[in-house]
Amino acid sequence: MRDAKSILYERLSVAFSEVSLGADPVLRPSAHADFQVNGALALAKSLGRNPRELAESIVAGCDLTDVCEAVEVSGPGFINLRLSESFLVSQALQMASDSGLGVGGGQEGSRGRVVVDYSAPNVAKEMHVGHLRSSVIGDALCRLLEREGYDVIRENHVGDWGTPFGMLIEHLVDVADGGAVEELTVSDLDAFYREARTCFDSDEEFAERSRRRVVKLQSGDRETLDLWRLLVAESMRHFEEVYSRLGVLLTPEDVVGESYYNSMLDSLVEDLDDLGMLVEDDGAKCVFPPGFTNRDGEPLPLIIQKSDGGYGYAATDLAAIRDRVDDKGAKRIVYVVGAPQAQHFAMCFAVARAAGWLPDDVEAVHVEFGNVLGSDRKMFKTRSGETVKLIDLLDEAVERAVSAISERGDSVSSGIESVARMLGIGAVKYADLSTERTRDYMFDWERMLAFEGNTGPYLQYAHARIRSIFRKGGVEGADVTIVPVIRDERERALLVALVGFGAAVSEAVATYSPSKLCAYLFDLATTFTSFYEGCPVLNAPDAESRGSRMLYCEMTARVLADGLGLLGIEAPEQM
RNA sequence: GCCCCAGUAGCUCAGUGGAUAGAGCACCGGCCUCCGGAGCCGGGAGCGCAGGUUCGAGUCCUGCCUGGGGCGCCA
Repeated sequence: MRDAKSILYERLSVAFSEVSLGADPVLRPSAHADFQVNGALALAKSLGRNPRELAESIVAGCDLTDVCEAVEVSGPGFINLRLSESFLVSQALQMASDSGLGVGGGQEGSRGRVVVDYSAPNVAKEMHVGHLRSSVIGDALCRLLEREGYDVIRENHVGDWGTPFGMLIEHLVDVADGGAVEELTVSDLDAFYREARTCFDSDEEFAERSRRRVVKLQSGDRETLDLWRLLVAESMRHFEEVYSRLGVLLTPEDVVGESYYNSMLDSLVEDLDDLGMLVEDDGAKCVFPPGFTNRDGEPLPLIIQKSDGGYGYAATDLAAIRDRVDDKGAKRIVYVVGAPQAQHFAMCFAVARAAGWLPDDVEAVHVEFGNVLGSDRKMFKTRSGETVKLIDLLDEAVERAVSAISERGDSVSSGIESVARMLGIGAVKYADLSTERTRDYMFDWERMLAFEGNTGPYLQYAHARIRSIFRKGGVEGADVTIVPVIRDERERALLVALVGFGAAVSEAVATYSPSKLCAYLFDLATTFTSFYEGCPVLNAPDAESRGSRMLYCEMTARVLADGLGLLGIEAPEQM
C-alpha cells in the first residue's frame, strides 16, 4: 500500500523537477496542516524568483485533487496540504482489509538479504545489563526489516574463543574432580570466571599453563575441545533462558561465534599479505587504513595477528565480513554494537573495502547506541556496585509489574503472572527502545512502569482498553467492510494518525531508529484518547456512526498491537 | 594532546535547514451524572557559551565550557 507521504512526495517531485531538475520538494509533517512543502523557498532563492509566486505556480502545475482537499500557499512560500476525506477513507479501508495493515509492500524478502549482528554475549559469563540494548534494539530492527520486506539473517556473534579460554579450561582442570564438571551451572561460571582470572593474574605457573592451553585449543586438542564444549553448552542454555524471558527471537541456530571463523584466519592473513596491505610492526601483523591516527598523530594499526601468533577480534570481524558477503550473500550488514566500538568498525570496514571484500554495492552499518545509566547518571549498577545480571533485572521487572497491577486493583482473568510478564518485560524493552538510540538513557523503574507518559504499560493499557470496548459491546471486532465516515475533527485526526502507520515503520527502518515508531505509537494513543473522550462509540448517535467508530477503535487496537509487536513487545487483551 | 558522541522546561525525553521549539512527570486553574481515569481542556517555565554561513539555525561551520567514550598486541 502506498502511503500518503510517498504518493505526495512522488507527485511533488515531478512538479518541482519541471521547474528545476531534481529539486527536492522538502515534504514535512506540519503543525499547520497534514503536511507542508518547504522546497519552494530555497528553490526561489536559487532561481532569483519570488517564493510565493513560485509556490503558486508549482501548485497550479501539480494535480493533487485525488489526495488533498486543500492545497494552499501560506506565509513566505510554504505549501500546506490537507488530505481529502475520500483519500483518508480509501486508505483506511485498504489498511483494515490487509492483515499487514498496509505496511511493507514488496514480497517477503524481496528487498535483499540483510545480516543483523546483535546481542553477542560471552561464553562462561552471565548476560548482564550491558547486553540489554544490543539484544532489544537488534531484535526490534530484525522484526522491522523483515516486515519491510528484507530477507533477514540474525547472527549472534558470541565470544566463544580466544585467550580467556586458556585460563578457564585450566581452572576447570584444577577444580574438577570427577562429576563436578557436569554439575557446573552458569551461575557458578560467573564466579568461576573471576577465580580463573585471579589465578591468571597472581600465579605465573598457572598463567603459563593457560597460555599453553590456548595453543592446545587452537590446534584442536581433543580433551581441550571437550572441556571447551562443556563451557559453551552450559552458556548456551543460559542465553536461551534469557532470550526466552526477554522475548528475543535469537535461537541456537543463529549463533555464529568467534570460533566459527577460526579456520579462516590463516588464509585471511595470507590474502592481506598477497594484497600488499600487511605490515609487520613490533612483531604484530597490522593493516594501516588511511585516515586513522593514534595519540601521537601516527598511523593507527588494525592488528590482525598479535606478536604471539594469536588473532585479535579484528581478524574475526574481517573474516565475518567475508563470510557474510561471500557465503551468506548479504547486501547489507548491520552491527548493533555500542558506540565505543565506532572506530573499530570504521577501521574494519575501511580495510574490508580496500581489500575488495566489501564491494560498493554491499552496505555495512554500525548501529551504535549509548549506555544504560543509573539515577546517579553513572553506569547502571546494583546498590553494592556490581554489574546487574540480566536475568535478575527481568525478574525484578516482572515482580514490579505484579505490584503495579495489584495496586491498581485491575482484575485479570487470564492470570496475573502472564500479564505481569508482558507488562514488566515490555516496560524494560520500551524504555530502551523509546529513547534516541545514540544517547545514554537513564534506567528508572518508576518511570518505565508508569501507566502515564510514553511507556510500554501506557500503550499496552490503551490497547487493552480498546479491546474492552468490543467485549462490552458483545462483538468480536469491527465490520471491516463498513465504510467509515468523518463527522468530527477528532475522528479525522485519528484517521490521519492511523494511515501514517506505514510511513512511521519505514522511517524507523530507514534510520535504524525504533524510537521513531515508539513516538508514533504514543502519538496515536493520545490522539485516540481525545477521539474517545469526545466521540461515544457504543453510544454513538446512530448505527452508521457506531459502525464507523467501531472500525476506528478496531484499527487503532490493531496498529498498537502490531506496532508493539514490531518492537518485540506483547499486548495483552486484558489487564 | 588528537578524534568521536552528548549538552533543549525543575526532572525524563522529542525535535529529517523552515512558520509561535513539542511531549510526559511535577506544579497551577477549569471540565466530565457517559463506553475500565491511558481522563479531557488550558497555564507558567527552555535550545551550555561566543562567533559565523543562510531569506531562515536547536539543527550546518569555527572556537570555547561541561560530561561520557576512544586512541597497538583484551574482545
